Amino acid sequence: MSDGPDTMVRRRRLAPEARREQIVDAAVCYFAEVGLAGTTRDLAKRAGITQALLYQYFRSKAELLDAVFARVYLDRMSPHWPGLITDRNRPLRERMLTFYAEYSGAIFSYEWLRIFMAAGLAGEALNRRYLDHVRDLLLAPLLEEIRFAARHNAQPEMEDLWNLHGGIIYLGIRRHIYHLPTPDDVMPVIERAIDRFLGGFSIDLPAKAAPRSPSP
Amino acid sequence: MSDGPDTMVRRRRLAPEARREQIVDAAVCYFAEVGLAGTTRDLAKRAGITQALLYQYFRSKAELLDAVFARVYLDRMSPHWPGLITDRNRPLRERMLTFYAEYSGAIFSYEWLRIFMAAGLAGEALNRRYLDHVRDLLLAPLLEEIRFAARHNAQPEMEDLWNLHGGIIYLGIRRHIYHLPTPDDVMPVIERAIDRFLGGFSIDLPAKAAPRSPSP
DNA sequence: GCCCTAGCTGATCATTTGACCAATTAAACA
DNA sequence: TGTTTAATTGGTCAAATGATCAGCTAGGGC
Repeated sequence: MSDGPDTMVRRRRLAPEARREQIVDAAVCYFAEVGLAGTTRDLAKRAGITQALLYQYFRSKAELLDAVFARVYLDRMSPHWPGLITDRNRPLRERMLTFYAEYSGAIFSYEWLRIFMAAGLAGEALNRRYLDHVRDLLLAPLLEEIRFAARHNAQPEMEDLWNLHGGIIYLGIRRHIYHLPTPDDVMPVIERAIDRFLGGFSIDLPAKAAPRSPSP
Repeated sequence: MSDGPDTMVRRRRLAPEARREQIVDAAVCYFAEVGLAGTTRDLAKRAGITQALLYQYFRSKAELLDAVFARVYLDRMSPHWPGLITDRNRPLRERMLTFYAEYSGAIFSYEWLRIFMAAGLAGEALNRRYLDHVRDLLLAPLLEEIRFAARHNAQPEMEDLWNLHGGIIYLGIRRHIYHLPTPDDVMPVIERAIDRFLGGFSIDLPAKAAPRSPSP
């Protein structure tokens, strides 16, 4: 910031921190596109540096990939989601809509979904840890909230919530893994899915979403 | 048939057809496990043959992978599904349950899901073609059926059906890609998902689908 | 303007990997 | 049983790839 922008562009030598950041940025983009089997040479070429320089900052390709995973997952899990989900001052439906709007906004990115899927195929432990977090910190509390709202009716199970979750995630998979056309705005689809879900457990919806038969 | 089983095991030289089959079988298993970047040498070792022999049957690794794709996709798409889906002599719910029981039974396999996902990440054209078939031959007719059944109520869109489909597929993804625990029998989960879906469009369900009583 | 630290590069090594071929040998056939 | 055919193999090549290191040089400090 103190340097002029041209200075930033022209200088070939960067401070270690900045260079490392730049490498990880390029690596995230590169490995998301070509897969985790991409080569260090191609990555270096794309980053505009020599392949040898990568090994100045990372001891091995595996360590570089660890940095990529960390970067991709970092800050994708907002710490305020658990609080949002359990805030009974707001209607449950509104909480779920807000949560999935933010959640899909956070992870429906080309880089995140592709690297996450590639890591899953590669058997990376990070995947399971991440999904354990999703289950324990997000879906489990959400299940409690839904059960409370439906306390006089049928009770959902965790598998039902995974089903809702998966249907939403599949939108991102279709878009970024399979490269299929998807709606620009995913929220209407998500909103209808949430309404069907809540309706399935006889949880009252706002007047606008009432194509269902009136219940006594 | 005419040869005893021990003869089959002992003989080192196989007829080209049998050898080719055996190679493709081993390749499906191998690439599903280690990813499409697996090496021909490791594959040969696992198949109990020399690496050179692979090139007697396939001109290149890419051609071998094509055979793997063909094998994996072959006969996974039952030709009777479109007829099943549009058979209005049977209740819609029953058709959907039957279809998804057979469909999940066909594709919820370690090999199929992992190779399909790896092919998607690799940008293989086969993926999009397969999913185009799913959309055109299965989901589009199914959408018509649901719209007909809900003709006096709110009408689903194709995206809603993709949502249902994705929620179901996600079960297989959790199991085989992420290696997370999932129910042994997926049908109860699928059945509830279908019931929520149909209920969301005010399509009558059988009496048995009445809400269960709260925690027994 | 000069120095000297350290960010960076070119060259190189050891393996790995896809692909090929001449030589070998199992097995069908007479 | 002997002959023939082709399925199979060991050996090898060229290119690709992860990793290393001595040396060059940009650029901040004096």
